[in-house]
Amino acid sequence: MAQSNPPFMSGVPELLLLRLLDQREMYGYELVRSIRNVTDEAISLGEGVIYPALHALERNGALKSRRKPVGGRTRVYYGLTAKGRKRLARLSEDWRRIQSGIETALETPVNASA
Amino acid sequence: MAQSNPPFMSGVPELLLLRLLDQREMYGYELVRSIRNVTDEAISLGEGVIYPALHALERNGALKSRRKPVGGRTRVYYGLTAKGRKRLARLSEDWRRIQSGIETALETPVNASA
DNA sequence: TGTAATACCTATTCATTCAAGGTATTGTGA
DNA sequence: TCACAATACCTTGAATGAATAGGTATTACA
Repeated sequence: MAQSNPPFMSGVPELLLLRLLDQREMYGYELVRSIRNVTDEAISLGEGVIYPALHALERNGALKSRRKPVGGRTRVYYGLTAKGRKRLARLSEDWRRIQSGIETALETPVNASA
Repeated sequence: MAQSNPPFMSGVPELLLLRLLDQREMYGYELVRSIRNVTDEAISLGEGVIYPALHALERNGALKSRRKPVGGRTRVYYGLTAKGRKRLARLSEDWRRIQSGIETALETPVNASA
């Protein structure tokens, strides 16, 4: 069963990819492992999520890729474009808005009457 | 255009509804306004999101409803069931996990080398 | 020699958010 | 009293995009 639209995950792969690639060039397989690390194991995204996401981001101009042979194997490295940086800024802002909205809601005192 | 899967919104309507209804019974139209308030205007959900979400939650046993005539008009009030409370606990936990994962990722120092 | 790890990829599923509509009643103010 | 806003419920249709489950090929290693 393809558990789609899993709670709270929409937009997350894109945000994390852009964020990581804003720091340095990386390749897909590396990003998969990296996401587990930088989120302290809280978020784990499979290759079936990462590769399509990378392709979509490149297609719409947020990323540029270059193939780089490393030890007989070929890696595809991705880096941010100016558009990608803008997109990252926008997404970060969106995230913070939602995040603080939910935090406010969850922190509302539970029934002072009880 | 049905701007679907907007960044970071998956699961959010469900979480907010359960959270609000955990405090007191409310009806749909009231919840729409309430969500804007408790999220400090950060999140606004239309009736086209709220009503289907309420129906789905009731269908799967997280909510129970009762019709209550108020001034000639009929309101449908919703309240949490035990299952709904369990669901809320689970969703809150999920949220906190994702939230802290992303926070960790976003806070990672930007390229100490630069 | 065979299995794990690396490294890339695609097809399909499907849940759900959203915009845009619709109905009917009550309140209001001109 | 006429019209319009607000209240209160609802459904349809479209689009998205994350996840699962596959697949290929190479290198490392035991």
